[in-house]
Amino acid sequence: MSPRIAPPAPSPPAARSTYRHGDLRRALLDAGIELARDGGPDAVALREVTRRAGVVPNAAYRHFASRRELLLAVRAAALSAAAGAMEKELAVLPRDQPPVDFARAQVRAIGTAYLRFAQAEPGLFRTAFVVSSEDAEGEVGPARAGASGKDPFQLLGAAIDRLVEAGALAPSHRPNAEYLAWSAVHGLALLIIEGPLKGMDAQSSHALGQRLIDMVERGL
Amino acid sequence: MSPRIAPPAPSPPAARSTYRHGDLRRALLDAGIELARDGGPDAVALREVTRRAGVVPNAAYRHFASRRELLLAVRAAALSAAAGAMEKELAVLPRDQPPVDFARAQVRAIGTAYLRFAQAEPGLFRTAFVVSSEDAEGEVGPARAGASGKDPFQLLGAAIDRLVEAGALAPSHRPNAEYLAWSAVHGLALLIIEGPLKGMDAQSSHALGQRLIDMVERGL
DNA sequence: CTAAGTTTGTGTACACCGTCCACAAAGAAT
DNA sequence: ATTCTTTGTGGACGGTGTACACAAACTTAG
Repeated sequence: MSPRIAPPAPSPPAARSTYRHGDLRRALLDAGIELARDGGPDAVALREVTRRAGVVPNAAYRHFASRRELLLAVRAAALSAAAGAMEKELAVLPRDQPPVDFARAQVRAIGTAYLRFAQAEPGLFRTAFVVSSEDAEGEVGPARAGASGKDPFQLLGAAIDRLVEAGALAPSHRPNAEYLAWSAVHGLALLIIEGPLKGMDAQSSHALGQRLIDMVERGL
Repeated sequence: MSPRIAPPAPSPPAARSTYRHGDLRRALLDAGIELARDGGPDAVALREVTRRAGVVPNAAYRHFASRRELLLAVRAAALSAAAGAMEKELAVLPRDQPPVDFARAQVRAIGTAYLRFAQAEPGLFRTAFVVSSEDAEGEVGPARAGASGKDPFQLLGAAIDRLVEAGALAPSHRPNAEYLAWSAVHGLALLIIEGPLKGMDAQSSHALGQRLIDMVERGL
């Protein structure tokens, strides 16, 4: 198998003195997040995370039933990071504006944060949102949420709800609207981080992103 | 490694009598396409295709420099299949309508075909369009095109050009418009085949697809 | 405070994968 | 008929995930 990214991790993790590790699950998870950060989901190798934690491969099975479960945990962390980025972008929005404008600005902020996150952390982004294969899903717990307790998709849903409340979107158009919005923004994110738009500079991609969000706003 | 899909291929491929195979490259490619069809890009394993061709693993290296090259060839075939599906959908369009309507119908047909192809052949779809990792690209030759000589992305671009010619899209909105349209349709395709909309029945997903295309048409 | 029990890390082993190397069989060219 | 080139074979190496038996350390009962 050709190694995806990770060079063999030249840092011997300071062989621990105790037989027990202390918090191995956390250490494995952190290593997994690190691998996902620069290499995406495929780079999260069970053996590599144990190596980085200074432990024998099978030790991982005391904390994760399989590689898949480890990956789901890493994914939850990545989702949480994405949710945090969105919440941060929402928090800086000026609140002294008409409700319609405010609601629209919130939706825009979420889309913008999504695209920014994809570019700033492509590995985590892909881990969070490119479910890729198998059903994934897994636990719906708060592990994948941000400070508000909502995961990225719920944040988008709530923002679109506010769009309806503010009168900026007809209630008849509400059902499944979040899927339409998500489709557009997610597709562009992929185009930019691993598609034909890969090399695009941040400024152009931001402009294109705003155009895309315009399209969604007009067309929803 | 947990096998992705393929059970060990219970068909011994009728051990050939001749030392030479005849057309091994074709046989490997066909096996690769088959694997991609039910299992996506990750299921295209070099050893498995050689097994199916009744040949030793290393034989593949006489025809493909690496697994990656084999996968790119499979991908080209998948792109070609997608292009064919689009051309087929374009061919049945009624031509006795105003140019504006006709141009719009062409864009809609391409989007619809894209979504249909994703649902009908999710494995090939993912192989063709989920570049996933590494730069891919590879050769731009006619291997990935349909009968018209255009690959899926070129078909979309041409359709949007006709939109401008017919006056249905302001020339100032033309640049990069295909990326916006592609983003939306591609995002929805992913949502349907491997995202939260996975179980959705064909009727609902078609309706949602048409709504998405409405959105693009209005918002472009 | 010792003895039993449970948790957690270790060692060994297997099947899969991609890829490199040396070699042999068959066809093509001289 | 001899040489050259193409194409398939055999064996090996390092990578992966994972199953099983075992040992070390912490936890709890008596």
